[in-house]
Amino acid sequence: MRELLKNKGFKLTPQRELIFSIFLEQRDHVSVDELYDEIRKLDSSIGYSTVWRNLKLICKLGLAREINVGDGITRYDQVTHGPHGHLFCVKCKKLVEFSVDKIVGFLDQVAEDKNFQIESFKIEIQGLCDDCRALNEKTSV
Amino acid sequence: MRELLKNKGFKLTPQRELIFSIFLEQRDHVSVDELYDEIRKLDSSIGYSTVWRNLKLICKLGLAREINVGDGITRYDQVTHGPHGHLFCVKCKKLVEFSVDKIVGFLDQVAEDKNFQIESFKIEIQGLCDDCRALNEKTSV
DNA sequence: AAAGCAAATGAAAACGATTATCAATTTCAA
DNA sequence: TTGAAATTGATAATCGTTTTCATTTGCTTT
Ligand SMILES: [Mn+2]
Ligand SMILES: [Mn+2]
Ligand SMILES: [Zn+2]
Ligand SMILES: [Zn+2]
Repeated sequence: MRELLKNKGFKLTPQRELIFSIFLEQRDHVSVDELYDEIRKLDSSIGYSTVWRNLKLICKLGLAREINVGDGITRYDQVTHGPHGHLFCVKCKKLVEFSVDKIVGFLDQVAEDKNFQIESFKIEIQGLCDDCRALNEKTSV
Repeated sequence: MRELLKNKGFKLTPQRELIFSIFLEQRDHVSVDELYDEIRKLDSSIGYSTVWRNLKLICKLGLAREINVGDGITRYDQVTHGPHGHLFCVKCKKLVEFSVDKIVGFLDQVAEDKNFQIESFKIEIQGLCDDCRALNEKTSV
């Protein structure tokens, strides 16, 4: 990771190192605010802009992608594994991943038919997760 | 359409009639601003809030859905035909639709496996459209 | 080791789309 | 025709994102 930064000509600062490492060890899809809070626990002098800028950098380096589920909050999705879809719970905002291997072929074909050059996919299923669904049923009876 | 509004207890105003009819005759996915501009050509006294509120109402009535491709602008997608995907050109912001009939079965299955209650799908291919692609190739040579 | 320069930081302000507020107007049922 | 409730239009508030700028820092070159 230090290598990656040096190679591309970016400087290695303590803030950057901390932000990168904490982001990369997150399991879920964090927002700037969420990561900022995590970071502040370890170094309360780091500014919001710095966290924001480094998340952008992380994306530029191809280590993460922005995802936008329509609730106005940008989340950051680590690209550890290949392309995948998201189940997004509109109630608790939880994001669960699923494999899209079975449909990328279809999507490639669609793009090819329209002579469209693919940059990325966004496959989402919006609705209610297991937990929220159970809660809903209890309340509505 | 008058029926639909009356049935649900909404009042019929000249502004509302105009906004609904102009929106419904749009072919592409308009933003509030875009529809506002169209409307103003016909009645320059209509306020932005009114256009915005009526677009929300149109969605509430199930005639359209909000779509959010990540560029910070909410667009409104008529639900004339069933669920469909979008090819989104990151350069010219054009949205082209495509059928997703062949993959809804798969997505239903994914949701079922996770005990997830589907509200809607969002299937997007981001990249460069035919036109912008051609332009790009010209410039880069 | 010191200097010089470009990059990075942090605080604050700017931005921009969306949403809320409120007085005035209008619809519609009684 | 009358009155309650909804709608409108102007304006302000909101809120996440992005920019600005003075200061500090990392890193390369002497
Ligand atoms: Mn993910
Ligand atoms: Mn569409
Ligand atoms: Zn949930
Ligand atoms: Zn294009």
